[in-house]
Parts: sequence; structure tokens; C-alpha cells
Amino acid sequence: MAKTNPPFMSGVPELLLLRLLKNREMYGYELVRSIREVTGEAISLGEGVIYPVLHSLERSGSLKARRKPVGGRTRVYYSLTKQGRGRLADLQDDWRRIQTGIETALESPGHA
Amino acid sequence: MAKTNPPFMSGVPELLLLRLLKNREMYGYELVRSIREVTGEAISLGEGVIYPVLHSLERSGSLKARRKPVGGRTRVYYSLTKQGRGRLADLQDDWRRIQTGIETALESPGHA
DNA sequence: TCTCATACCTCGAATTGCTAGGTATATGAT
DNA sequence: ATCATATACCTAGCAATTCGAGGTATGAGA
Repeated sequence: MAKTNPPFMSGVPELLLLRLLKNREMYGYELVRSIREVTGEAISLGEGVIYPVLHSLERSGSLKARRKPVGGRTRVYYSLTKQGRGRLADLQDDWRRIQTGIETALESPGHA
Repeated sequence: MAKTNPPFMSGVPELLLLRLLKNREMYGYELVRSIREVTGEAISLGEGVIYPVLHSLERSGSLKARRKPVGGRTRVYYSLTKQGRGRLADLQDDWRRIQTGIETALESPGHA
């Protein structure tokens, strides 16, 4: 039944997560706040978005998880795998492409 | 039942359509090809995406439609209303905001 | 006549993201 | 001691968007 391609603009949460984890390992709750910060409050993704994406990235092999007890609580730290770095590069390219495309469309004054 | 907000990155098809129609009135089939062109092939939205969006923009008062017979066929030409121009400005602002936010996130090398 | 391009449309499914919950521990205030 | 808040994890169910694959009809050209 010809499975549908993912929507052309999806994967931004994924992109942001991978990008943040490129610097250092982080845990979910931390990533939620961090996305708000690094995007200058422009993008705010709740835990209901982030956690499922993290799980799916782990299942697909882009991330590996590590449980680490910190002050009585247990955090789940995620870090990039080699595959994850590749995935990040791909998503970054995709993003550039559509971003440039939209920019072109918006800036052309009289595109004929 | 607390209606859900639209997904944070949606409305790009809407934005592109309104932007193209800012220049001149166009018809659906034409808009489908035009989006591919002006985005440098980066974005390709099928008729199954475009027509419903056009209809919804008309219903919401951003566009007005005009049936025009051309060479035996009938085309439906759409043009921006005043409200549509306002909507375009809003969507453009939204886009800038998130675009900038993502750019910031991607470019920060060691964001601490 | 047959095919292709034009030109409109809609339905069903897949995917996403959102809201709203739920659990549990630590910390600080009352 | 108790209550509220922040931390930290999670999932379920719904809503919105987009995608793919159709369907209809006309005109032009081979």
C-alpha cells in the first residue's frame, strides 16, 4: 500500500536533539529546557514531544542511553552514536535545502 | 476538551501560497508547479495538499476565488483579500522567528 | 483513436506533534 | 509535619497536517 513519505518539514525536533547532543551527553528533561534556550525561546517542545523522539532515536540506533543516578534520582543520559552523527548531517542538509527554498520563494519580488 | 495548537512548524504550504498570490492571481494547478519552481525544486507539494489548503484559505476569508473559462476549460483563480495580506504578514513573521531560532541552535558551536 | 497534459477534486492512511495526564523523589516553605 | 514546587521520567489519546492514490473531464497532438 505504498507507505507515505514523512511530511516534508518534519524532523526538526529530531534535528535539534541531535545537534545538542553533538556537544555533550544530556538527559531528557535537560534537553527540553535547552531547546527553548538555544532557539531563543522561538521553539518550545514539551516533554510529550521530546521523550518519544528520544526513544525512537535510540531504537533506530542514532542514540545510546545510559542510566545514571544523580542525587537520589535517576537520569537517562543520551549520547550520539556514529550513525547518529550521520543522521545529523543528513537532517542538517535537508534543513538547509528547504530553508533556502523557502527563502528564495519569499524574497523573489516579482518571480514572473 | 482543550483544542490542540497547530504543530509549531505547520503552515508553510499556506505561507508559500499566499506569498505567490501576493504578486498576481493564480489558479491551483499553476500554483502546484510554481511552488516547485520558486523553491528551486526543494519543495514539491502535490495537488492533494494544495487544493484543500486553497479551499480552507477561501473559507477563512484570506482568498477569494473567481471561476474563469480559458480555452474551453474552467480555471479557478485565487487572489489575496485584505485579510489574506494580514495573514501572510503573520505567517512570514512566524517563519522568521523559528527559522532564526533553528539557525541559532545549529550554529552555536559550544553553547555551554 | 489513444495518449498525454491540463485542471479540478476527494478520500483514506500515515505521521506528527500537542495536551493532559500519571509516577516518584528532593527541596524549601509554612 | 505538611504542602507546594521543581526535578525527572513516562504514556495515552486526540487533533492537525500532509501524502498517496485515486477519480472526472477537456483539449491537443500523434
